[in-house]
Amino acid sequence: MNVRALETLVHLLGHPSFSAVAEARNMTLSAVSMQMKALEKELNAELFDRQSRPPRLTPLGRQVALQAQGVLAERDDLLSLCQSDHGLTGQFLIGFIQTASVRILPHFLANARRLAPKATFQFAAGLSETLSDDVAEGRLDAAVVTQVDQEVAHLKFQRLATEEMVMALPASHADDDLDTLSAALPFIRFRPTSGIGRLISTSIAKAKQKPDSQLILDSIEGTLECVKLGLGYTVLPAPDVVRYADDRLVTRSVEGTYPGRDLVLVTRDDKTSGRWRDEVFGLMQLTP
Amino acid sequence: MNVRALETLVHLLGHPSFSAVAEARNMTLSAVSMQMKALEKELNAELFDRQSRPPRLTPLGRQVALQAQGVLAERDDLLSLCQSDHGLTGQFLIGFIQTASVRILPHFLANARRLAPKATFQFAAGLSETLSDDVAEGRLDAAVVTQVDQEVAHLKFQRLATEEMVMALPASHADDDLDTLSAALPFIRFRPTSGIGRLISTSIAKAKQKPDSQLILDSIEGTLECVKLGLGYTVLPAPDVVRYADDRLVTRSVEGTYPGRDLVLVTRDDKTSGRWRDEVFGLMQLTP
DNA sequence: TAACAAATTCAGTTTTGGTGAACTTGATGA
DNA sequence: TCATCAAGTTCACCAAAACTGAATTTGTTA
Repeated sequence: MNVRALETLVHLLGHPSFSAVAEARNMTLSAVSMQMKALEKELNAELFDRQSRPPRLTPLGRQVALQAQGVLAERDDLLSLCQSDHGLTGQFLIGFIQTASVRILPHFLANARRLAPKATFQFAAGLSETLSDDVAEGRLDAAVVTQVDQEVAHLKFQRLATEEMVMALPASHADDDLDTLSAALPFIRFRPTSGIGRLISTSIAKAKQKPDSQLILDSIEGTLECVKLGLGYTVLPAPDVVRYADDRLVTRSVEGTYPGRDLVLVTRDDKTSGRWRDEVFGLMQLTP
Repeated sequence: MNVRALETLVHLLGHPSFSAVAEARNMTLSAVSMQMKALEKELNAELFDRQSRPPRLTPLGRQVALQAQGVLAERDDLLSLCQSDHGLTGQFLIGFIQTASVRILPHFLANARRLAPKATFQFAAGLSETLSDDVAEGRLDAAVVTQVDQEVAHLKFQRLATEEMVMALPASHADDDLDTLSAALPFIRFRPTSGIGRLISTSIAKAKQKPDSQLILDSIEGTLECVKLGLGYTVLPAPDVVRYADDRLVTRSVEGTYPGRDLVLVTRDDKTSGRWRDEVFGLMQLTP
């Protein structure tokens, strides 16, 4: 299907004769005639009544011309996608870990609607490692994760926000010092296969604490529920603790002992990502 | 803009590599590569990240591919227009005289919706002569008019319906015979430039009546309003009289004196019209 | 019916799109 | 890190398509 022939056909809706269209389009009359003939043959349809001179569009030809306008309109939309005049353009596949999908995604959507109206987005949820892998292997363009390692080949990390870590313990043990607490209750660890879990376990190693007993759970809400029931204590990012907090639970600062948790934007470190990385990073800011 | 290149691009949304697409589309790998390269050049856009192997769609490339699907969908719609499987296809420009737009057009629309869903229509209103000219000169495909002349070059007439003519006179003159009536009141003629008007005037000539005085009006409703006010009497198609009748007006049969008025479908008498004429004629029937 | 304007046909030329071989380049694994 | 491999790119070349201009045909108009 030749788009130039469709353009010619559409012109015939507005011009009275093949020759008029030929002039308007800077072609010879014979080229117009041949284009239309080829189109009729390809479609196996009579688009013109050739018993009259100039040839007249048949009702079918008219409808085909109308539909051709639709094709050309879509084509023009396609072309205008590539006129990089209004900021970010493209379909971006972006992953968010749970926390980020609450803290960052809403802002991102609002910013994008305003500042990147021609871009579209598709979001994925997952754990930090999975999402980083997805970015590294091209299944995602970018992801917001917790810092995985200081350097990963061909990936670039940009810090978006830091979440303070905080200890959550049962209200009944609010006055215990750390030794008493760890003697009385097990430490509940968030599942170490996720980014946040691994961070905590290395921190504990650094602090040289050896809790006598440990529980390992794989959900933040579940972990805090155990704390509320007096089954143990834990350390989690402050926003997560606050979200699920009630009066059966108290918090205690662990500043100095535990580093904050960084939310970072991961992208591939290649030339093409460079074209949009900073713009996407900007849209992730709470106040861009 | 090459449609085949767009098809290739769309295939790349579902296949992992150029070579996979090449195989799926029965082309060589180098052809795929060159198509994509040409497309990037034409759009002046980076659709692929060529630093990775296989080349990966960029976010922009992905969006362009999505938009390309839109182009192809419109293209497919165009192709399907020409698969003449579901009856009448095309955009038809059809004229109706006033009476016909009331008596025939509603049925036509209902029939067309049911029997010719792929056809579209655009309607024009006018007088019989104008509409016939429009058909003859290709501005309309067909028209429903009153019989203009028995034969007009290159036009074909098909009778759709006959409207009986009837005399309308003021109720106050209900018992007058024709001589008394014509002595007492002027004959009111519908404007002779329209088909119906001319028909009446020739009939009068044939009947060798010479009304002493005449009024000439150009609207049916206006003509009947004058009759209702006792200003004269007239002869009009029965359906029109019935539509505007009230108790100030009585009717009298003129069968034998005036021939009925035929509503006919006018089309050009050429080969292409022949393809759809009978179908359109069928849709005009009250019970097709 | 002649004359004209416009569409079609046709031979020749340019442009485009494609192939296959040779070459280059990321990715993979020892 | 290096060798190997699979996959993409480039290039020379060929075939098909699209266009031009001249010759021809054909409705339309005077």
